[in-house]
Amino acid sequence: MRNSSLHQLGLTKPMVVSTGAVRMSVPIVPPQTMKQVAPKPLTSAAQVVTTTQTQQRLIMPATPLPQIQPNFTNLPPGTVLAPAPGGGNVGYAVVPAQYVTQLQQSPFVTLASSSSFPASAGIQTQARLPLNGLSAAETTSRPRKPCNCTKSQCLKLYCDCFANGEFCNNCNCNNCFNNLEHETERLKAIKTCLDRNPEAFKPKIGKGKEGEADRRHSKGCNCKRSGCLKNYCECYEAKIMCSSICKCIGCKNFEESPERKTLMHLADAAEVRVQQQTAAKTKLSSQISDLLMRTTPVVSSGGGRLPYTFVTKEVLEATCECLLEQAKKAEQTHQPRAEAERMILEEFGHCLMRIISSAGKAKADCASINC
DNA sequence: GAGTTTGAAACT
DNA sequence: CAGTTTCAAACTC
Repeated sequence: MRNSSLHQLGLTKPMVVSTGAVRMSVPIVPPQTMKQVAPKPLTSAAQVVTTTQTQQRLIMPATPLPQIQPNFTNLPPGTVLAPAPGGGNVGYAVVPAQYVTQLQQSPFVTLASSSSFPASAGIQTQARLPLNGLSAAETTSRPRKPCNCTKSQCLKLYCDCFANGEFCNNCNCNNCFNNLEHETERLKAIKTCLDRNPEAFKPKIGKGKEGEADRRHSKGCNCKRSGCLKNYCECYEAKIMCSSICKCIGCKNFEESPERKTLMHLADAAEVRVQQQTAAKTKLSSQISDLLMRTTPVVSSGGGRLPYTFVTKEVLEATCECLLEQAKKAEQTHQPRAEAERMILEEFGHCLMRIISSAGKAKADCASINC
């Protein structure tokens, strides 16, 4: 649609930063956040390689390092030494591979032009923005539930984040030390755990040699009261059956268990219901989109309904841009999410009113000249 | 949402 | 290494 037509509808295309099909804004990271999510990059000789598992791992340069490196053994696979926060060549942070990936997938970035981090370092230089309220990490890899630790400072294996070799991020924990700001304490805690159990950070569920059938808990469970049919049981939670190494009492989590089969059937039925609901929503959404995208007039004359010709692709685009502009405004003024949603919905209402009003006028004009 | 149950982790 | 305590998640009401 021409701009004049847009003005006729009262829809002025706002200025929206656009990069191809995806519009994005880039949050500026406050210094304290920067400190946590973006460690000083490795030297220029450092490389970032992408493995077949889509995980990026940092490979330290082969050149001699100026510092004495800590000598920890039995660190999780893929552990690397990254420069410690605080600047300068003062030490290293031991970063299991999972932490490295998490650092790289942080939803916040700094603009390369304003950052002291060279883009070649491969860390925190790509814009990763929240999608539908989820961070990039949450949308591109397995979602992890936020922890709620209150007493462990997230530095014991009670904390799922720590146990999984991840920093706490968007968690509900109190007095959390599982971040780069408390690198010293975290390092000490990792060492303590590894002293106690050298395999503390290795996955508990071993990958079987011949597919899922051989997956089993590395230590086995010790359940006594749950029958191994509740999520208290680590085997059941991992959707695997208990094995001979388990020390559970009254186990019902085995192949032929009728209780287990009943639970499986119930779970399957629930899953089917969810899928059906999702399909119904998708279908409805598709029908709405189809309706809005129709370009042929429904009524040519005399009808009571408004012509769909006003809801053209261009009008839709302009409407979307108005909504995006409102979202941007809300973000820039640091509005809470609820207020942002209200602003966007209000703008949507205004857009609809303008479209309806213009369509009504056009219809009246059309009738007056018998078109 | 508060209280209870559970079993892994931590401690003795 | 066994028994006890602590802890956070799962679960129930």
